[in-house]
Amino acid sequence: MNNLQINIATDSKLYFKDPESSELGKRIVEHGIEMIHELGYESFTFKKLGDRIHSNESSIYRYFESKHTFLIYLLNWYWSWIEYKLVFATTNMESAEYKIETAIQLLTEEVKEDTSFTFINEFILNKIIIIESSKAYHTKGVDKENEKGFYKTYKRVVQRVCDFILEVNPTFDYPHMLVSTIIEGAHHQKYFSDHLPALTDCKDGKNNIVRFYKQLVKDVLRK
Amino acid sequence: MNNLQINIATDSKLYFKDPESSELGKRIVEHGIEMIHELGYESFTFKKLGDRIHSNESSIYRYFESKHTFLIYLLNWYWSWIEYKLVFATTNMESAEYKIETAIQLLTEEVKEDTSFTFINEFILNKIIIIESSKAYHTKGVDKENEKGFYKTYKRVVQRVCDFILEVNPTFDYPHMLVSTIIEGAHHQKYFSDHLPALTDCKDGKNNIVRFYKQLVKDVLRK
DNA sequence: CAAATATGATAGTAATACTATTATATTTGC
DNA sequence: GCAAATATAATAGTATTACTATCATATTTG
Repeated sequence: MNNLQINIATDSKLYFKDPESSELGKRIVEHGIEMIHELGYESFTFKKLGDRIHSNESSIYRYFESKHTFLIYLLNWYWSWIEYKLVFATTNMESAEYKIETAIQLLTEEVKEDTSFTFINEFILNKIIIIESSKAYHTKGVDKENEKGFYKTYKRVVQRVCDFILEVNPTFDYPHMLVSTIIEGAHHQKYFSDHLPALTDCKDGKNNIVRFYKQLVKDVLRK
Repeated sequence: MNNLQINIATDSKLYFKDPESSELGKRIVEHGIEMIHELGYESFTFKKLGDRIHSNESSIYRYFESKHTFLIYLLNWYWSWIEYKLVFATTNMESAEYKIETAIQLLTEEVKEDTSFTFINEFILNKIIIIESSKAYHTKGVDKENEKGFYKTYKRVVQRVCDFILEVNPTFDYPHMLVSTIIEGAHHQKYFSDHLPALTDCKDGKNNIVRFYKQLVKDVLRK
């Protein structure tokens, strides 16, 4: 295990004031997650959030520059949390094959709430990631934001799983493609199974998603 | 070949007045595509488009209900065009394996302009699909829109490739997952190679994307 | 050539995504 | 315990957005 931040890392570039440093900040994050889930990113506003938490729009702007950076903050929190779970689940594990399987399981299964981080509901946050995260980077500002490190936690998770893959098959040419295809793919499949079922094969529940990607990895890495 | 519309099918639910029926309509679509590409979906407005084509915001609203349905119209045009190319490329082809390979090539390669449809620049339209299409269906209105058939051309393309897959391997359990994973995956990889290269493996150009997904399909379908 | 239809010009609306300013709490340091 | 610093709240204001509505003027068609 290397370079792991045990506390969920939040980059100070993503806020003016650390929301974890105050009660108000935590309420912003907690109820912000709820409201993005309820209303969708487009209809969510800091004004509505201010009303919900009996605070004020202007106070929220003192924590986050914009609704967009708030989303990026949530993405980074999410991926740091996944990284933490990934490292704990695979550490001390001998077999690289089994590390890969564990990683794919974690990245494709349905997320449950984790009571370790009280003010964040990971179950809902995961739904936001599935529905809204592509809106975070499909913007004209990606390149500048990428330079500032806005996507580094996601990249770090991908890299960790790549490392497992290269342990098993050091000559495999497309580890990053494989991992990002699986992560984004699993998000899409979960969304499709709820809203566009003709694009997926989930008759009963989402277990097929995990099965499909686990088998896919095995097939692709088989020599 | 069945159910193929040779003229690019546009569903009348997607507009008040068919943009292909008038000069103004065609200019709206032609320059609308250009401007979404230049400004990004968020910053694109019908007002700006009106100025660009020396017409009026209100005139554009007489063709399209909203910027959102305009996007959906473009998606459907795109997928109908891809369907047309797919059917032409695979018709009279004996081997199902080769039909699959042809399909994957078409769905993952870089798009070139097609001079058959003068007022639409497919090269630019493809870039819009890659960057903006997930914004079309990641909204609170998906379910209702799906009922109205807003996503049917996309689903039809997926189904056609599924049919090839089932020809080769009739017991394969996840054909839709495989196809939608590849389509969405290839879009992501193209975007990543331009903006978030750490998430992909494209050192020189995007040819690896085609290679990766072709190999993936072979590996997954191998018995 | 009149009637129908398409387009253009202008105005208006509620909401959005902020910024700025001022007032009022609350915390902290001495 | 109190002043100073800091955090939060309240209010107002701005340019823009995503439309709708109305009326005028072209253009097409029967």
